[in-house]
Amino acid sequence: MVEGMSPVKVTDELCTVSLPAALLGERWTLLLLRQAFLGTRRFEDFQSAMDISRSVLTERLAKFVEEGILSRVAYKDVRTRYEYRLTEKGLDLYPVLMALRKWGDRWMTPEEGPSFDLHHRDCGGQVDVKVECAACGDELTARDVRVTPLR
Amino acid sequence: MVEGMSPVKVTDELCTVSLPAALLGERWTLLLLRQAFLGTRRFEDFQSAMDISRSVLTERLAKFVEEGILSRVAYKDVRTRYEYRLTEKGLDLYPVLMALRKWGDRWMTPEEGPSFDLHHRDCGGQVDVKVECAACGDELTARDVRVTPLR
DNA sequence: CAGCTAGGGTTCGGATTCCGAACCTAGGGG
DNA sequence: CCCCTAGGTTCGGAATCCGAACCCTAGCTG
Repeated sequence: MVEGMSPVKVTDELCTVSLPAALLGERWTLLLLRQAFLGTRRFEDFQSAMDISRSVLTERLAKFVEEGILSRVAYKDVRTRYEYRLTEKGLDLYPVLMALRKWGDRWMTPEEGPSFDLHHRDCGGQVDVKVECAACGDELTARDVRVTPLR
Repeated sequence: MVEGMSPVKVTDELCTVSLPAALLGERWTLLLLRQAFLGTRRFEDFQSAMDISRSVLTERLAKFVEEGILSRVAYKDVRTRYEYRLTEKGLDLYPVLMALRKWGDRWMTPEEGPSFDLHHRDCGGQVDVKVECAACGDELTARDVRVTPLR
């Protein structure tokens, strides 16, 4: 991808990059997701943490539920309440957030450094994201990858 | 992150996830990026490939240039033209796109399969994205990671 | 050298979407 | 009974987005 490449023509609607990109590349969805990964589960908590309007929050949560990224489950507190929990499909978006973070760490760090630390629960090591070749294991950049249209 | 976690309170504006998330989580930006990685460089080509309105495309390209993700360079065709090229900062977003694609392949594949193939230029192997521990090398999921607020 | 063309934009009115604030509702507490 | 709380819904105004039309510059055409 990229170097010395004539623009590849691809059927947009069927592309597995653009489908998720269209879903996540919408105001609030990535931030909502981040918040969910930070452990937020209740409507009010999302609202106060993100400073989003209630009506839009309702919409975004509903779409995530519809997409199967969050599930809305009732539970008993002092009375029946609802919480939004990441499904397996939702949890599987973790690498996307980690890739964003890695980029943010390198290119958008505020002077004081990142505001939280992520580390391996078992050994305490830092979290890292890598693009690599499934066959030879080499780490890859955009320049090492070739695109072949299939249809 | 996630399992058995009480919601972590984090200074939003300084978070290295939410900063890029706010930038990329805006209509068209992720799709524009994908298009750039597919080799598109010229205004007209972006416009026809993405079906975005010209005024919004102008805005998005300008913001990417301002952010240093694309650079606008003049070149001579039959006469002076401009093209938008990914900078190093832009190229470094590759893992984000690859993470999206991996997720899309698993959870949003159209019946006919993905519309293009990505493979290592040298050995032909498939491209993969992994979240791993920088210390012990284990592959990590959201459940293996602990969050610690720093400020 | 008048006119045409192509790339890369800008401008504009109407349609969407977003926002903040107010309102609704069901169950529990005083 | 009346109020409180979590989780929404409704509403009018403000900000964005859209498509279509227009503009500007350089080179080619005759």
